[in-house]
Amino acid sequence: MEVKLYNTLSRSKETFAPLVPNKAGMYVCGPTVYTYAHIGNLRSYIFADLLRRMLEYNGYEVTHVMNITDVGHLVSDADEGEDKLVEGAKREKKTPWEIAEFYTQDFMHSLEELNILPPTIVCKATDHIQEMLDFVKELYSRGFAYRIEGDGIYFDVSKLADYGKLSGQSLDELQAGARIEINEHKRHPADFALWKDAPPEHIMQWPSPWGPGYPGWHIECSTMSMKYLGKKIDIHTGGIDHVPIHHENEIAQSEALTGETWVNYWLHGEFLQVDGGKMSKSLNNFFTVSSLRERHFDPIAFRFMCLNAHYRTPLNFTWEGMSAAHTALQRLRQAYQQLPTSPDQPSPQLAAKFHKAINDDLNVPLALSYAWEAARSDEPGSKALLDQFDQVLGLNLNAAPLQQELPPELKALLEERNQARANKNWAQSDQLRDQLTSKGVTIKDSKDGTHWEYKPQ
RNA sequence: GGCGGCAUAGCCAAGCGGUAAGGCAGAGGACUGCAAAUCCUUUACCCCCAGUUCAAUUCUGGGUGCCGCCUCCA
Repeated sequence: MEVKLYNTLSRSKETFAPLVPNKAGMYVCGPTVYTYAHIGNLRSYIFADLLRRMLEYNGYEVTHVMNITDVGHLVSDADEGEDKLVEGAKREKKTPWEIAEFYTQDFMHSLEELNILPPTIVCKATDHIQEMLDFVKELYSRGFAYRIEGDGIYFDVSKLADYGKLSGQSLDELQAGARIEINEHKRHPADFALWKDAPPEHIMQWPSPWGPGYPGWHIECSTMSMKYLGKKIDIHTGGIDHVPIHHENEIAQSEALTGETWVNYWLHGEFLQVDGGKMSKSLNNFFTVSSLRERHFDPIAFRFMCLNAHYRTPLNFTWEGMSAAHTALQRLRQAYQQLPTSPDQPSPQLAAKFHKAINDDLNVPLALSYAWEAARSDEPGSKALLDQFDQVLGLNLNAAPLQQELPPELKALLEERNQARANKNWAQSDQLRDQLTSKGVTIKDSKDGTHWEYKPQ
């Protein structure tokens, strides 16, 4: 079945045609590891994970490459200012290397908690300095870049006729809309740094033909993508915010180097909003996987929430919505787990609908509705069908529900209530149940005894 | 100022020319000592105005509102 993907480059859905039959290479723009990854960042990686799983569901052998940016992100505009890693290091009184390592681990752990499959290759910018330098030297020697003394090597965007093709902005428009010029030495405001000179006190620096320095932000993606996936790649993903600057610049330098189209399909995920606006530390709405855990949510419930919306529409995060997702996930899992295991073949009709939905530019919300249909179906092969669906959804449908220990005092209350019930003292038993409910314990009496669910407030 | 996105039931959200998937919440019923859980049933004329069409939530034009990017950001 054909796979359709919305390509930012053409602003339309296109049928996916891989460079090599049955194989797909995808490069996922990874995080800059100077602070904790928040759930907005994570939405993007859930999207990339769904893409990868969908391709594998279609039988493609996927090479999934993700970078870790552990150097080179600059703080202020015009490629001036301090490296974010350096800034983080100063803040926490650690070396940039320690900062990067710490947050990389945290990030990888978050991916795991969200059931995001580990990329085939995870590559760090600092491990590819030589390759980046080679890349820059090549562009420089061929006249696509120029040096600003005492500053660095800049890419000359005017050397490319189609700069701006991804975001739909021409150089003229960029020029017209440019804010006050900071760096007067640049030939065009859109010119960007490939390599920066490092002042002596700069901790992360490497020798280069132009003296000690460090790489610009965009160069790592082009370099590592070409190293691991070749000069042309199938798919490149990232957040919608990367379209205008980062990806535009990646295209510029890459296509300048190879002289041909670099990426066939550009896919971008929309933002996660919080209470209708942007997530930021100052608004105190900066949430991480740990924040979810603190509120006793299964991180997969956040994944569920993301699956419920298409990756190209903004999704509004609220705790109310999180709660709804949590409830829905528990119910779906329970329904799945209560289905009988059967040797029968799954319903081909439903399987086909599901397949069609995910292949249609990842219409996962629709696919999810078919999962509900299967979960509530009497068809004999429904459980097997859901197993199949879960390869893409990644909701761990067979996960055991979180059984938490009941604190001793609540356990005692529960015992007391069971006594009261045995004595048919309904008034007392109901009163005890109210107490337990108010403490977050949900009581379920059944023929084979009393069950409970505990969710601390 | 430039570029882009979004507007569908109380909430989240698919669909995108032929009269609206799914989830959460709510209502009714079954079950229960009563509940909870579960199961069944049930809840929308799709921001406004104009146009195209036999037919528009779905296309075109114009509004209004919200969000994002143009400085690092998923």
